[in-house]
Amino acid sequence: MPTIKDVAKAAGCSTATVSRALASPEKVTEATRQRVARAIAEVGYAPNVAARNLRRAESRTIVTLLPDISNPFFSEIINGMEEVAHQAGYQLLVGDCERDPARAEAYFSLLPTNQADGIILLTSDIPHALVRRAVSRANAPLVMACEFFADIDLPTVAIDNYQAAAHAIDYLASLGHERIASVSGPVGNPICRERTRGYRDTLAARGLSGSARVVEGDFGFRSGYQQGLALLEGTDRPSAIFCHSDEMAIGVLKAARQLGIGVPEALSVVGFDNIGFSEYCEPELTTVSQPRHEIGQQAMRMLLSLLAGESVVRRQTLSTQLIVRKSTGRSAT
Amino acid sequence: MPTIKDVAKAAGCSTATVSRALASPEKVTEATRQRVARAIAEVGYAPNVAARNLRRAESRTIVTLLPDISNPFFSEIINGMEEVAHQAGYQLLVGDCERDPARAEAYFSLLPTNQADGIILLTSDIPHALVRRAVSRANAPLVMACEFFADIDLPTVAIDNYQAAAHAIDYLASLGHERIASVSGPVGNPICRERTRGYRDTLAARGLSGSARVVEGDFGFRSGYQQGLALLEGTDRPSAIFCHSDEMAIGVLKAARQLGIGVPEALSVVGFDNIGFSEYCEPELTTVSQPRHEIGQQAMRMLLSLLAGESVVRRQTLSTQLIVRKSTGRSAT
DNA sequence: CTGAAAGCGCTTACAG
DNA sequence: CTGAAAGCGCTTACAG
Repeated sequence: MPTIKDVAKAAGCSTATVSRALASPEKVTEATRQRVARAIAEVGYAPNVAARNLRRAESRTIVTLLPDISNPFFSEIINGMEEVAHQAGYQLLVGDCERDPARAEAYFSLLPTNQADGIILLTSDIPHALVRRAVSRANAPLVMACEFFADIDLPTVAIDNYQAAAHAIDYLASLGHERIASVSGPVGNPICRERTRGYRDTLAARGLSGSARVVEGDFGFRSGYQQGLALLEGTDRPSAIFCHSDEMAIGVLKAARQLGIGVPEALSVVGFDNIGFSEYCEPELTTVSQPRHEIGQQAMRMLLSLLAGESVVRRQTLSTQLIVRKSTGRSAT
Repeated sequence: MPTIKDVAKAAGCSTATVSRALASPEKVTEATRQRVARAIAEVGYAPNVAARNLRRAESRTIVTLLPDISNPFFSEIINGMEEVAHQAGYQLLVGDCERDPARAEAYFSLLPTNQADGIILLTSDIPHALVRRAVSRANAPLVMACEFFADIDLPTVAIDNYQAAAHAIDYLASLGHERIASVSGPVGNPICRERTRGYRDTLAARGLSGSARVVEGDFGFRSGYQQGLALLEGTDRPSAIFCHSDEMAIGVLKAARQLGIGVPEALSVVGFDNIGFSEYCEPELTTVSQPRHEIGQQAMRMLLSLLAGESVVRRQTLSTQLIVRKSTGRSAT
């Protein structure tokens, strides 16, 4: 590959001038700029990024950490991040943590070695010590999206999980449901706690506290299916189930089908996330939709601002939408 | 961050020795190795990767290009790649091309600038010129997984698409089906052509050529749904439909449901890929399963061998499995 | 086995 | 506005 020297020779100037023509064209005369441009085309020059990064002590790479890449919930968020990152000349490295602390640690270690300029966390399920260490320097290039830590204050882009859950439960109650159960994500997860708070408070406001019932899943199909079976086979069967993910809701749908319980006639089910699949399951799923693309975009913008030393709104709350489809209906009782 | 100089000072040796203790410990005495190790721990040293990359003219980064990150089919493949890559000290950069030639070009340009050491293609839907240019040097660090080009010979890890389709059609025919339609992926796609060949040849072998019917989808839910409607509303309705993806099969399921056509009583449906969802749709989907994790692993191993200058088996064919679930049954006619 | 030294390809403070 | 020169943090051929 030709280097900046070759360009300088072809343009009849110094390497410093070539570098400037590239990095800060305004510091160079129009004529020079053009000669350099022609020389670059002539020799087929492309800058060596490793050299540039070494010199500038940056990597132009952003890492995003997520708990499970196979969850389609994340893909649209990643697309949003990528869009903004590429526009700004950054690359996105997608890191799948898979609940493995070692993996998370490996990705965090990219920060001090200048292999990554910043991290966007899409999971709170990583060692807090890791985050604390990274956060200790002021203006640490860390942003949280969708999730948050109960005990570490990070710039965050998310929805109002409390409100979103409250809204879903209100809707179910307005349909006449009085026994509304919930399949939560991991109960240690702060956003699940928020949703469960919204769930409980809304039931209480409706005088339905007595029937509150929360079981724990892991966001995946299987856990929804299993908890759905447990809930529906037991005595005092709920007439509606609010799930913290679409996958779990679809698992519940399968459980109901297997038990011969009609949805929505005998059971209403609400999911969370509005993944593509939710329109194609049977029946089509009523669900809480988050603006995933926008969350990704905003999180990346926030991180880029941090990197630029700009001050940022530390908490951005985007709005959700309850999408009513076919899995919910009036209570039969 | 401390540099190699700080370590050298702390260990009482030269930077060259520190470097060697790290890169080729066998070139250094045991005592030196230990002093260096202690010094590294003492000063908290971590190598600057940009500097190392610049010096070594490599990036230790592999790019994988895929057509659509939101397709869950790819996640398990990516996991397989990541696993092998990390073990070998490489990073995986996941590039979503979204049918945009400019994106593909941007990722390919990482190669000559040493920002990436190799590329694994999970899509054939990119400008061939790009691939040709990259392939022109001998032992180009390019590997194809799942897909292939009709006109460019690249080291490949894939299944036998012809056989897999033939197997599925054989199974359907053995169930008594005589009108078997197919919802193909993009017809320009070589793997779809292979599957369609397998489909046609098998029908012919059974004397069923007359009823062959192939419509085109794009692998997504919606196209399966639309083509399903078209196929099922028309005259001479098929009694079985073979789809080139699970998402399309699930779309067909929805179309059948909407038209009141029972599956599998009145219609059998076979998908392709065995995505997680295929177990949770109604009815559970019979599908062709590919060893996705293994495909990812093998593709990465192949690329790493190429990078090491080793010779590789240029065509690795992994086996598929027909997973029979509830969406297929004996023909009613 | 070890060290001095050159050099990977850039960028930038300094001088003019 | 432009150039000479130093230096980012490593690695490695060369000598000893």
